[in-house]
Amino acid sequence: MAPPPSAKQKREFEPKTFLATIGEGRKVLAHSRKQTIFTQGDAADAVFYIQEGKVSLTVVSKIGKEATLGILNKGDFFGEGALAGQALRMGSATALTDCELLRIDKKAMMLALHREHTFSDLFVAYLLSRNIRYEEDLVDQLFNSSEKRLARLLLLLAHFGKEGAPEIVIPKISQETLAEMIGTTRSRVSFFMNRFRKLGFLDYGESGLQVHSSLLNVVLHD
Amino acid sequence: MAPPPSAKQKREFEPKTFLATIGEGRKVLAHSRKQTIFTQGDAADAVFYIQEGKVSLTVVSKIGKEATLGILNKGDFFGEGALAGQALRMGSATALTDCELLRIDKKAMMLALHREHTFSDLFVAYLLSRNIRYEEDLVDQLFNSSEKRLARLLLLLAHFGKEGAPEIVIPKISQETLAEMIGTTRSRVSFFMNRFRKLGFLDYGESGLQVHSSLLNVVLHD
DNA sequence: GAAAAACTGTTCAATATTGCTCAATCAAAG
DNA sequence: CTTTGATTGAGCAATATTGAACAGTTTTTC
Repeated sequence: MAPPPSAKQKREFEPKTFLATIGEGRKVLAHSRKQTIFTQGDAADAVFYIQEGKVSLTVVSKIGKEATLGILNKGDFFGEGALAGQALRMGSATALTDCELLRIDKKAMMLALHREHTFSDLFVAYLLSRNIRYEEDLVDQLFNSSEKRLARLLLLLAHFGKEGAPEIVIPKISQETLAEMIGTTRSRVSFFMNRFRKLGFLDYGESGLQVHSSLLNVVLHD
Repeated sequence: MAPPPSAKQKREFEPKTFLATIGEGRKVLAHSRKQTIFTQGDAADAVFYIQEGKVSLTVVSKIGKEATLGILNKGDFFGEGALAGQALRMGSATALTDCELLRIDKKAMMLALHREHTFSDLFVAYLLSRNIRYEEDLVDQLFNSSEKRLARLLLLLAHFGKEGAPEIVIPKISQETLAEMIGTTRSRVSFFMNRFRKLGFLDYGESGLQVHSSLLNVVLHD
């Protein structure tokens, strides 16, 4: 699932500052919806930064099952495995919307991290928030039933907590993808979604999925 | 589950170098087995570094279920959430063996990270490896059945891949804990363990659990 | 070394989940 | 506007998992 860095951290990731920080070795890329950025197994020699748009990270297992690890937004990095010495991409990255990415060569990134304090601080903050997010996801998996996981995911996708009013969930997201993100089957997702709908936690408005705050009860209860 | 940084990274985390890097604000602590280092809900104002011993990180859910997020070893950090602005501990840390920890005040850590290149590089490397580990754990949860997750966990605990010969798994680890780490019930663990044993993937030697490389088949096979 | 506490192997019935299949919609592309 | 492919709601049988119990062991603790 996508780690949305806290509002505070996000504000500090000013693309301008960021761009200034990196010297050469960077390149701005435009990707259109559905385009693949890298594929599991590719050589990993760069890190990416999302200036605009959404990107999804997926992995496919030996038996062909697919899992979605997260949906990343503006201000997120991805592909950092490369920095840790992973020679190959462990998953695939796909543009979920048209987007504008910054591609930073591994070498340039390492240099920048070593040289520029502020940039390094920024990156450490990002890694920490990412860590927290993964930890939460793991806890979610260890504790909760697939029904609760779905509820939590929907709330996260709806950027819950930002505004008071019910928000629109990402306009297009298939039940299949939702299932991949929480580690269950599509039929289960369909089943729960309808249950949520009948209970009034959810609406299938034409503009997309509307998540009501009452869905929180599913996550919080017990 | 515990992220064992790659051998390479671990070598670079020389406690000596490390200690020199941090100025004031650090303290060496001795904890004896079973002692609790911090508890879920405590104020989070420091980061810890394990100089010697093993530490387990756990979380308890609202309904009292317990999950074990990982078992950390010499050279690992924990409690880094504090650096990302978490005011409270999201989980508890307990000494699994007698251990020697370094407690670093949040402020001192931030300063050191900002000032000392090499230390910052080290920490970034650590965070990256930790990230990779969490990602793998998440993938494991999303893809695999509890049986495979158990097999993987046992192999990880046995430090598989380091030596050729079958290794001894951590001498004392209860099925209860194993269950908490993979998100299933103790009876399930007991059931699988015996199955593994009958199939010859495992031995209950007196010195502890012996994991055979053949256990890999469980993880790898389809 | 006795008593208490923790751990294990096994049950078993009640649920939950998977893996299909099929028909009905919906959406995009000609 | 019609065809094609993707998506969804349902249902169902085969498994898998939970949760709780119990007796037998081992380990701690005093």
